Amino acid sequence: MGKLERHATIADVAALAGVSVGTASKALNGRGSLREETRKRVRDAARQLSFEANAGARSLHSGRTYTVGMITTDTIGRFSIPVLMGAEDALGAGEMSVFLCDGRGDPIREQYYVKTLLSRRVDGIIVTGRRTEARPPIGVGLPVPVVYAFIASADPADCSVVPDEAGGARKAIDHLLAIGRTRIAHVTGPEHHNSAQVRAAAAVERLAEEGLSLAMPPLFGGWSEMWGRQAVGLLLAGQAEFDAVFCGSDQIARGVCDALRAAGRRVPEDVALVGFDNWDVMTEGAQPPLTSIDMNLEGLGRSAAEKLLAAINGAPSPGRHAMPCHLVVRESTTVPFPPLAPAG
Amino acid sequence: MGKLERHATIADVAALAGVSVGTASKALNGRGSLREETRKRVRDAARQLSFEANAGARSLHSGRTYTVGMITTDTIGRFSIPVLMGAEDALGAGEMSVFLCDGRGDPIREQYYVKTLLSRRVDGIIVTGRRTEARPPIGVGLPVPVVYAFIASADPADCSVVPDEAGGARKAIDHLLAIGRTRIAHVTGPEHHNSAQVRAAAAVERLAEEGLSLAMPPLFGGWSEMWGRQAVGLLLAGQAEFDAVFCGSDQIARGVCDALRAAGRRVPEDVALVGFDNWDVMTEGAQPPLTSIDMNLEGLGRSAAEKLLAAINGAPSPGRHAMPCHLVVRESTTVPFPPLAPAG
DNA sequence: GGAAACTAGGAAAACGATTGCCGCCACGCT
DNA sequence: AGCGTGGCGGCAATCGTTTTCCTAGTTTCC
Repeated sequence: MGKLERHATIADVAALAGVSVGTASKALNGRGSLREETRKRVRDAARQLSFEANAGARSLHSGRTYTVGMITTDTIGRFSIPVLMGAEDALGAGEMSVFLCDGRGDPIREQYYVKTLLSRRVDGIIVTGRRTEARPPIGVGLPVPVVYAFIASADPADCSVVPDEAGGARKAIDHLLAIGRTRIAHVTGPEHHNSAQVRAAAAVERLAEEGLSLAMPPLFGGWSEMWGRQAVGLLLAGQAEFDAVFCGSDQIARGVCDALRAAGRRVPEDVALVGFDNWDVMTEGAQPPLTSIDMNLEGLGRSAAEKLLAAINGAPSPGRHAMPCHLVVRESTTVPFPPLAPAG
Repeated sequence: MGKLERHATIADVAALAGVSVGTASKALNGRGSLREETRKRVRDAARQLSFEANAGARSLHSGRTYTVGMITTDTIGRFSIPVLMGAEDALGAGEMSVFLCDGRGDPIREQYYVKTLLSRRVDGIIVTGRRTEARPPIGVGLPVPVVYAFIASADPADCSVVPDEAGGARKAIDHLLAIGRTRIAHVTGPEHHNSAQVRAAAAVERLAEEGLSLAMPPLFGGWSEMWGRQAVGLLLAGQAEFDAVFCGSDQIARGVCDALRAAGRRVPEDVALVGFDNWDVMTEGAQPPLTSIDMNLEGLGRSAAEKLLAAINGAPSPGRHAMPCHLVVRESTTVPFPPLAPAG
């Protein structure tokens, strides 16, 4: 086993075992009728040569490559990673390998990658990435199934797996109501961003169901800590009282948290705080740690991969599939020593 | 171009163009001697059928797959991503596709992936990921070149591309010295982590060159903000004065920053702060924004990919290659309105 | 006008693996 | 002794492309 040996072919194995290539193939794949002794001889030869069947040659027959492509539309980021990992996980279990393509939001690059993937005869394609809204389909009439994960395709007939952001926002409000907060403010990302819109609308709607409304209109800005800090200035300058802030992201929440503390408001005693994304770096780094909404991106990636596998096997699931988000409670909404309930 | 068409083969193209497959191949690849009119006819037929040559079949011939495998040893994380992107970038330019494999630090999974990649006849393999120290080689006598990126192989003969962390630490100290700080503390990650060791040792060494030493022995802990905050408690409790803290990571630096401010020390006036990693989320989120050491991971990934391409083309670069880090200056080491130098 | 020199394109052999079909051999049965 | 049968394995086609070799037809030049 020296350095840089040539790959052994099945012909080498057959020769070493003293059989024909056909027989060698059958022996290794458990096909045909062969004596156990023959099979063993072939297997030993294969091991001795560290033979690994050439997947390309094999797929020439089967028509399957056991390979899928994954295209990230924007640059690989904090949101794509978990999706990507979940998908890689689910596909790996199905013995499939993943081609990674970084589209960088450039349609030219993207089309180039689609071509490349098709020429490599991938069995399917997963498209992921973050965008302000649904994206145009990556192609029409493609010869392989496509699943959009995290980001949705603009064509409602395409299979898209997305988080139920509205549901997540409702859970955030539910939680704040459950701990007795009713004067809730909302600080979130840019107004033109679909996520900001959807989450804000869902929060307003959920409050309306209880006959309530936001303490003041939603504050749209950026997704950053900086904006969270600035927003606190606006909140405090306004005349409205508030006992909770629901934030569109954990970064915003952390900014809000820091600024509130700097302004002498205690979290969560005076103001409870809920973020969005459940990004550990932010939720754990904040003081106190932040309650947040988790979109379960890894599960989403896994689910997208499973749908893709199903589609490859002839059972597509067209349409948009919303996956539930869930609430993760931390100290930003739980008073350290809650007052005891009055004895019944 | 209906939904889910079959892939066209070169035989289809040849038939449509009224030539033999051999001729079609030549026409599409610019080989042989053909009339321009014939080439055009074939190209048109190919376009009409959206023909893309089957890469698997093609590589059967050429022996090359124009594909490389990328294995992350630990889970895909904040450090692997930029490396991965840089590599993907450099390889994409060379028309190569990337197989992504998430090893999760599990040697079994890793070996499984190596086998899979070899059976797919990748032209080379890049190994990346974070570890506390150098990792055992992924295999010996593999039939394809391997390059280790960010993490080094324990075998010094293997090609490893790593950041020059010691150099980075020296630059951090240089900078602090340049702004006149001499009583420097060092807060960093776990003592058993190679990066923590190397950076601390380099800092000590650089100070020694100026006849100085750390204000107190390095404080080893975790890589988290929490540890940064705790460490400030230790720093303040100690009897030693300090006017700067060099931190082993940006997260630690941020924790230190927050705790110092809470304790009434001004950054950078009373204490200057330098982090490590130049992770925008931390450096920009902190108040004030943090000066930090950038390991240029994307460049590192790119460089690793280039070395791999060279190795594939028969020009390997064995050994360990250290890539320079650089300093990024922000407000945590620059007084907003620096005193004017006395007029010459 | 005939041979040499091109030119354009076809036929077929690879590449590596799988698989259906077929042949050969050793039995067993009549 | 002859035939049928079943167990083992070999042969060859096949997948899609590339590439080498070769042939038929057209020039060119003497």
